[in-house]
Amino acid sequence: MLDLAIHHGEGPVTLAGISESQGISLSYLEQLFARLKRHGLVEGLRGPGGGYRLSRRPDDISVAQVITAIGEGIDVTQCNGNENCQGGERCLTHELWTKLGNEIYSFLDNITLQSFIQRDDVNEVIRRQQGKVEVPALRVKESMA
Amino acid sequence: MLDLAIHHGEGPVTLAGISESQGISLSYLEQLFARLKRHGLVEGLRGPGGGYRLSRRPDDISVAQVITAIGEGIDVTQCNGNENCQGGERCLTHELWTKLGNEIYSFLDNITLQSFIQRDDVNEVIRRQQGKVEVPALRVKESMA
DNA sequence: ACTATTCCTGAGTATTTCACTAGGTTATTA
DNA sequence: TAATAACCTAGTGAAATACTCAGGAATAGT
Repeated sequence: MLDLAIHHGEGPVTLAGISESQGISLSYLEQLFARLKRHGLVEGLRGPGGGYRLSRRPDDISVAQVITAIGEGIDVTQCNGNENCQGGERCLTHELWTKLGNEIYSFLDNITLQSFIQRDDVNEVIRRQQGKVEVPALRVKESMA
Repeated sequence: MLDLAIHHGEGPVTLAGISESQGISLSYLEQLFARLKRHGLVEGLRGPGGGYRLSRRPDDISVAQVITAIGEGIDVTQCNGNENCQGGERCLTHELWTKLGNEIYSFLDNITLQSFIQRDDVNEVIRRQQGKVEVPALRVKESMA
């Protein structure tokens, strides 16, 4: 997603390119981007010259939204929020985990792709790797693709 | 741990009792409490009338400490904080996950067992459980029955 | 001393999730 | 038509989680 954010406005980015530069298998990328597309974060363009691009501007997509799309939701509770943790009823700590989940979401929701690639430590790596490789090789945690 | 906090100052609580009231298997509880003991959060008393009790006061034990003891540390990074996430170097998102981990710890560290059992929603569940399950405060001996 | 209770320990198991592989099909462009 | 690239479905290996099982060791009451 950071890769797409960097090339935002320059035309679609192919999964094959991301796969090669980042060492993530094409098939796995396809599965991840299928979820991202399902959640409306990216759109795919088929055929030669195609690829993926962000559906919205990089400053309108938060890390929380990416995580949510890929993980199909952030949930810290055992019962997936169904409150049937303990014999059909709420367990003692249900409210705690729910609040923690909200805290985590708020934290990650305040970080957009745009703000992320503008961070000093991130930008430094991007520039360094653009100097080495023709197609910028971003090395990102897989789940953030 | 909440069970122990509730009965703090009333003598040790048996794992068998917790097992029954919380629906957690005895063997599993024994493993969990072994870790809690290893981290100095509880102490065990063997023999009849024994059980576990908190090593410190309930307002001096945070949820973060319990989680840390049981999970052997909170870590959100792939590399367990070793910064070798990607080919021996820190991955781009390393700092993000580290900060998130700190956020989570801070949140959970501000909740003590004492403050937890005083919450309204928790108290409600406690009362409901005590209504359902008989709490073996003092068991009638067979010779007296 | 005997016995019931309770903690303590190690080894094994079932289930789930994660990251990934394999092998296709469909749409678009040159 | 042929190449390209998204799209789709199923399966796999490793690892973590949440247990079970089978004992052993300390302690209190009889």
